Amino acid sequence: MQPRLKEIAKALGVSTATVSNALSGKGRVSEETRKLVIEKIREVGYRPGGPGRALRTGRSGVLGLVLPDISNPLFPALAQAIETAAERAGQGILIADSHGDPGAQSEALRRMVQRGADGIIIVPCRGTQVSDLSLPAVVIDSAVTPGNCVCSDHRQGGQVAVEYLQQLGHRTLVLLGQSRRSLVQSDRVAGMQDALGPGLRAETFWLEDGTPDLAKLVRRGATAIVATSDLHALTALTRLQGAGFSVPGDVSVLGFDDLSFSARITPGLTTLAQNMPDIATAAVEHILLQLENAPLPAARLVPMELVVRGSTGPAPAERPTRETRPQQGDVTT
Amino acid sequence: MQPRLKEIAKALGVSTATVSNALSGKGRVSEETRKLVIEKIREVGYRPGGPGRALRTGRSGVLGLVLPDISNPLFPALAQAIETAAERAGQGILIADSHGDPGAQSEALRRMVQRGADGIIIVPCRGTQVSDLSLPAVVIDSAVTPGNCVCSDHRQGGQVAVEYLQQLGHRTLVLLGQSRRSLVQSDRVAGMQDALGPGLRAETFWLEDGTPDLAKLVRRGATAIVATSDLHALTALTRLQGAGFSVPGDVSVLGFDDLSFSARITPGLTTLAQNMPDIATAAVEHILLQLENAPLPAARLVPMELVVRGSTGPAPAERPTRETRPQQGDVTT
DNA sequence: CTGTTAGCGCATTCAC
DNA sequence: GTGAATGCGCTAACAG
Repeated sequence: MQPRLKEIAKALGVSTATVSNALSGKGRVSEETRKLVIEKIREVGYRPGGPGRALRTGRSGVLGLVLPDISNPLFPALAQAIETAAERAGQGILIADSHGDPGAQSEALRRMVQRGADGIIIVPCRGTQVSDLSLPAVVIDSAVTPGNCVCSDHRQGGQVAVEYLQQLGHRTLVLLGQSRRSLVQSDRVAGMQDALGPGLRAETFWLEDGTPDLAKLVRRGATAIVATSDLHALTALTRLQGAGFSVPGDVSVLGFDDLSFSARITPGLTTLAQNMPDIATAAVEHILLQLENAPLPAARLVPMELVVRGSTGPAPAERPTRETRPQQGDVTT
Repeated sequence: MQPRLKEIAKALGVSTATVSNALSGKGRVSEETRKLVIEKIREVGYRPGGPGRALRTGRSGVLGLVLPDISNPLFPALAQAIETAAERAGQGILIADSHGDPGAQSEALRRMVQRGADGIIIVPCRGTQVSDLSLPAVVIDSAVTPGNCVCSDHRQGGQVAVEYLQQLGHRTLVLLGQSRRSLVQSDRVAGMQDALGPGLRAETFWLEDGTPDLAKLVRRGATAIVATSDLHALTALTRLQGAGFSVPGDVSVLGFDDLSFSARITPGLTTLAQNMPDIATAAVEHILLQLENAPLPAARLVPMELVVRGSTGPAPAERPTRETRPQQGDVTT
């Protein structure tokens, strides 16, 4: 059995209130008794119990983290960063998975409230509007989400990606997204398109429509593939390598999010990484400020960072793209 | 403000206990008042609050999940499975990251206790013995861990891997591990070595000692690489492909854990997958049984499952391995 | 059979 | 400077 406040008090012949005061430093306690209390606390290894404190103060010291899909490979970095930031602030993290389902998401939010979470960090399902819940909340998503929001500047990330490729001399790009409905992905693609200067052409494909024949696109003159996720960049890279292309000799490949494997493949995947520690810190801080009714900073946009590895290089010297262009028709593999 | 029992009771002119009884069905309540209560509950959307209940019953409905490294790519599948299993049992999940540090791990465990977790699921740091804490616990690790343990049968997984390659006609294997100190990895390697029959040779490398020159090993006659993690298998695969080898034409590659990317590369990575749903279900069930003081099942070993994809195939027809063997000495890259 | 009182552990009044 | 009383929300044990 864990020692409780009452035991400490009895052992010292004082009241529970005195012990509580000695620990919190709120009520006035003589230096002498305080020392006695501190020592006893250490001796028996007392730690104030959560439920009692939560009931009394209305704060549980726990934050809810609601995600659309824990198994998403981007999650580990985010969860770790948030756990670390929360821990630093003395808060625990209660996780829930909405499985991409808006109904499950609402239910998860309700459970968080019920469990006594002090606030909620939510990465919403696609197309979901987080309606006002009765708790401080912060959304990690795309900047177009209204309200309290902390997120990467996906658009700027897209711009940086394209500018970088342009500097390397690339003139014909292939942009690869998964789903138009993903705010994050469409932001990234929009950023890329923003950065298309004169002389820079890009063709955009959404994998939800079907898989483009990358080998053919490269043969026709594309010299770089930009995918909105390292996962798709990896698929592209291994497929192109398997088809006999050299990366980055024949074609450069660039991804997003710096997933766990991106540094470990050959060649390493150049990518735009999210600054998870910054995002997590901002998100946690945002919740804590709300709890204190402090003035809130505006929605925060965290810049993405280019991580250059081996999968990108200078555009290949002018190759004979003209003569190979009028080849056979589309054969989607 | 969330409605509390007191409000319901006052609105109905009964005591809070009656409302509680009506909801739990424990104490006997007249059918009539029960109906009234149920209706009111629905009307105001009441849900019993966690902290109060936790204080009274001593159960918080929350399980702690302590991991050595959340950013490990194996984590998403495990966390998702555990969250799902816990949710099904009406339990929430509080996560903590020990960052591979035994001290941080003990601290994380203490915090879980303090926060009122009902039990703890722990994936321990390497070389850590989980000393008796004051809570029901279950360890997910290697089978050699004494005490309450649920885990994959890593040894059997290793055996299956090698047997499968043997059936494909492979005779010379390269076994790739990261660290000898990892119980999981050494179990897997041990299983592989168990399965080495006559006529089957295998050389084992630990990456902590340095990176072997896989290309050279293949040139000398190895026809299959087995890595104890898909992450290393991926590294091997892309490196070999980059060096001009065909996978699986020249060399087969096999990994463990079926990580997120394994199905998405070309060729798909053949792997031994952990049955996360089974592990998670068993772990959660194990904790709940402990809470009810029910008889505990013995430590449970969950079989691993071979997932065949494109990275493995029949051993190449006899190639001239002899003449290349007496080459220059080992040059570890 | 029904409904009420008591108290879980803690922090906070307010007397002393 | 210290301690007894109070109540946070809930339910197990008890009285009606």
